[in-house]
Amino acid sequence: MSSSTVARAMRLLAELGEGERTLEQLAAVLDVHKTTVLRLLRPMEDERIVQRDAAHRYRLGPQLFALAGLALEQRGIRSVAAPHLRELNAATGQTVHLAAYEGGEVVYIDKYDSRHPVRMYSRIGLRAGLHCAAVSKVLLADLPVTVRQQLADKIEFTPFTVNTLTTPEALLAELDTVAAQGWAQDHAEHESFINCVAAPVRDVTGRVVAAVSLSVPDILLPYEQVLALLPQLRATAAAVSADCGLATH
Amino acid sequence: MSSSTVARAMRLLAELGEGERTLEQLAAVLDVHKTTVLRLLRPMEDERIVQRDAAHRYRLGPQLFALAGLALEQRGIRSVAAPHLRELNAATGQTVHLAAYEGGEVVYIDKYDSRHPVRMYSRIGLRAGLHCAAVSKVLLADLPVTVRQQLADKIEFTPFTVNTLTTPEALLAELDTVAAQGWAQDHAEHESFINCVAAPVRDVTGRVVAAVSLSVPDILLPYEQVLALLPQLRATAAAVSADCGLATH
DNA sequence: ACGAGCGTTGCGTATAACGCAACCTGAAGA
DNA sequence: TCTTCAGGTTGCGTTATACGCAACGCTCGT
Repeated sequence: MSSSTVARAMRLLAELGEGERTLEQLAAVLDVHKTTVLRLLRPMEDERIVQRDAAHRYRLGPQLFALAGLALEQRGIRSVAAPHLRELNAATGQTVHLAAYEGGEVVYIDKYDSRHPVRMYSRIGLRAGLHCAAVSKVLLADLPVTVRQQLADKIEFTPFTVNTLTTPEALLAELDTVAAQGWAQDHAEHESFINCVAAPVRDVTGRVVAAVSLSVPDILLPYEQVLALLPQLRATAAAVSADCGLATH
Repeated sequence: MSSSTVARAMRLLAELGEGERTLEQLAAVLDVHKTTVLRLLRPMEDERIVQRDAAHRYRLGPQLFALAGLALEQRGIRSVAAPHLRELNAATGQTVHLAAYEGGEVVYIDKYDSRHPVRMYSRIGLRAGLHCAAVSKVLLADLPVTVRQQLADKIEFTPFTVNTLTTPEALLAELDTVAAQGWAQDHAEHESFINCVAAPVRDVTGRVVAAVSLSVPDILLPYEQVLALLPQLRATAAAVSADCGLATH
């Protein structure tokens, strides 16, 4: 048993998500009398969940923004992403990272370990190398160009491997590529035997709020096959973005 | 007459906005039987407006983010203004707000945080104080005089600081000034340590459809230097207005 | 000024939301 | 392992209340 009245109210919200509607349009969608719709809408209007303009057309209201903001604060990107990361981890069997840019650094927020017994020393809360980690490239690529340049000048370009980018120019060029293609790689730039790919998570405003990555030792999969995981990775990142409120249609 | 069932459902959403709740907690808040709460929540859970974890604790769900995102998209001014607001935020480093007048209230539609680590508690979807916020003054100043007067009588003139306007007469006089000069200020009228300036965004018909504001803690910039940001602010508002004219025709 | 279209209100009826109490489930303790 | 207890879940009778209908009102457009 569940409340059909509330179910109708939810259907109204979904319908209003498509665009502004008049009372009678909504009544037609629910296949009920317009009186009914009016009385369903009234409490929602009181709470500013829906609004009506001068022409009595209904639309979604500002209280929805407020609620969504509260919900995100409560849960954080981490818990929103968690089920999707778990799924990606299960599907690929590889190490999955979630990272965010916070005050000049890139921090790992969450991690799901590979099923294979290959140790990785990353840990939640640790900082990722700004010039080598795939997640860093994704996150930096969304920053304004001026900020990128300032950051690039401050970075210490520790040459972890022969592939590590060692100059601000090389990094900035790479970031342009990443911004254009919508994903990033780390081709043995931090560890000579590990390749990574990363994709951005965006919120409603379109801003990149986090990055998801797959890290794979080349004894498990050669570089080319890591790139073959890109579709799955990007699908995961898109799913997390969707749960953050990014419209998918 | 309106549906008390839906009203209860809305109260549930508001309560869940405060944090995770158990079934019985919610029942206590609504002062109804827990069975009732269960049946109210079920349709919302079906639509993923609320979610429950393994321990049967309810929280706001991802569909809420999706709806909020759709609602923001429906507000066309937001996406038109976004690039300009981002630019103003980057150029000044200060907190930028976009607000609109909707049905008797002023609502924040968008926000770009200051780079400086000074917390502001405003949030997208919240209402701005009609008698103190700079954006409110800009938006109210464009209303017909009769509407202004009706509104001024309804406002509760909460005296947030010593500078807060406390009478309808003072507000109406201020609105005349704002209408004449084309911008508004909030000189520590809401928070004793924050000054704001706001400028109007107009559509082709010349009507004010939104307001852009800068909010600056006086530890960062004293009042006089906030006023010095006015040209940049007005340029941004003018650019958004121009895009509104192009976009709508 | 008039009519059409849409939103709003009052009211009677039938639905379905409500509270109650019994039942289930899962966790903690002895 | 069995017991207990604290939640959540289900079935059912009652009555509140959500619903549809029809009449009314408001605002445009002609």
